[in-house]
Amino acid sequence: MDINGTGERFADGFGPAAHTGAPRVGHEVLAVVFQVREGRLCVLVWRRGRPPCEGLWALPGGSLGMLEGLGESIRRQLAQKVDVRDLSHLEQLETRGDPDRDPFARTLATAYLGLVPAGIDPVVPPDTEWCFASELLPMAFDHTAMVDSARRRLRAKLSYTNIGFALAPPEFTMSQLSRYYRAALGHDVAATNLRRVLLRRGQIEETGRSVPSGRSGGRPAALFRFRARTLEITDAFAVLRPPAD
Amino acid sequence: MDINGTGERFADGFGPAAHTGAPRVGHEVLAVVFQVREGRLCVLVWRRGRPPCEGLWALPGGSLGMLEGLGESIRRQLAQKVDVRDLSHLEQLETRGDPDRDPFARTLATAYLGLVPAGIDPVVPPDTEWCFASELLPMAFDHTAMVDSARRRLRAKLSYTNIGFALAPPEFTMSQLSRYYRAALGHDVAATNLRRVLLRRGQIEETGRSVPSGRSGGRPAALFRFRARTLEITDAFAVLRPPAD
DNA sequence: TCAAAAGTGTTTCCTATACACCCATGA
DNA sequence: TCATGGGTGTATAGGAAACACTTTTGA
Repeated sequence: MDINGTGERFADGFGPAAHTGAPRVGHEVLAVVFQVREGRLCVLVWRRGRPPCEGLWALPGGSLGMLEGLGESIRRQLAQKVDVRDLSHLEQLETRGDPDRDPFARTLATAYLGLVPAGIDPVVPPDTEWCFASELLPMAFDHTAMVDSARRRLRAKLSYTNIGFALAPPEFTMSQLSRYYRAALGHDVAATNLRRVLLRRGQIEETGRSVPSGRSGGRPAALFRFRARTLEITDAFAVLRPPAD
Repeated sequence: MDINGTGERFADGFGPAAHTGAPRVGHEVLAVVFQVREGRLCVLVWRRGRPPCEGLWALPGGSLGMLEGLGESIRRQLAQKVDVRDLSHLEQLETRGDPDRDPFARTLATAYLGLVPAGIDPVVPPDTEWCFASELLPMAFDHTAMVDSARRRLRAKLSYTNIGFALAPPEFTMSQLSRYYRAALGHDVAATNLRRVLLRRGQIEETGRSVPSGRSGGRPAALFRFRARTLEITDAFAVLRPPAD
């Protein structure tokens, strides 16, 4: 049990590693940034210009600074490096630390899920692009796994939280909203049912205004907005919920 | 956008930090290990014997080794330090990296959720204890937040995965199982409905055997087992599910 | 024969989906 | 007035919770 023979079972880890001269590893923070563009879910990626993994797509991000927190770091790097400042949502996904995830050096990476609302168009650098999530080419390091995690997370949260607020612009019609949902979920979403589900759950409300119909006619569409623009769990317990009384 | 003036927007982070002399921080791996004991949800904690946070409870774990992965590391440390080798489930929870989470040095910590099935009793060291999760005293660093995350994660997954397999022994009666669920969820769970939900979802099956009734009589209880002992999502889409056809 | 514990049948409720139908508009 | 897209009404289905009732045992 005391394999170090120090007489102190926690000597190598408690408190912080620094107290005991434990090895230190590089730490980077990355983001899977999604936006619905042209009716499809897109990921923000950039093309690596140097080894390792030269020429492959990679997630934006970089080294954690000594004085910043993880979330703070990824916000800074997205703003500075790819000029993305309009994140409607940001949450931590996972940390990967396989010893050989980077062939050159031991590095840990914490991945975040970031969302940009539809309709805005951040000016990104020339080596950076919005890639259709469904047509993503092989990526550098373990970045493909991170994108997969992010897609699963987004998909799951669309069904039990109000996370749609982060995909949609401030105001939208139900048919627009259903297209954002379809892009993120990967299957058709009927606007008529989406409306009832989100209204029942109190996620959205009518603004009172409406959008004139286009040149092909049709009834004007009512404008809606999300009631909250921070993440809320709106459908907590599908099952095994606490007793009614 | 290029605040470093290097002409390379990703210079400080791509590839790994090591390439560019980026700062390195200590990294530790911790675990929130739950087990149902005496019908209540318990957390494995140890009492710190030295500063910082001397005398407070802390989560088991320690520094990440240079050659090991994160999950590998926490498994090793739980086995070596607190002699816990019978984890029925282990999953990553979150990574915390507030610059001042540890007053002595910059340290990141990745927390895991670990589960030990009811009925076994690992021999833990004298400074280590199973603490009722509902009566947890203030903990060192940000460990209280980690325990809270773990409880929320377990609670949520009980409702849409088969994670009960990790709380229960290999075979159990329905009333036993309902007690494990009650301990983890914090409210009553009727054995009769739990049975139907888990059978319908194909999570559990009858072994064919039963347990003789006690001295106070009663009908013998059938023994069940989980059909899988790895995590499966059994109730994916409560809503917005793909069209039927 | 009674108490205790397990298990079944049945009712009720809630929510989501599907789909037919009605409404408002432009050409 | 017709095509078009938005919105409502209604039927259906499924799952879960609640609870009364039945079964199987020990004393």
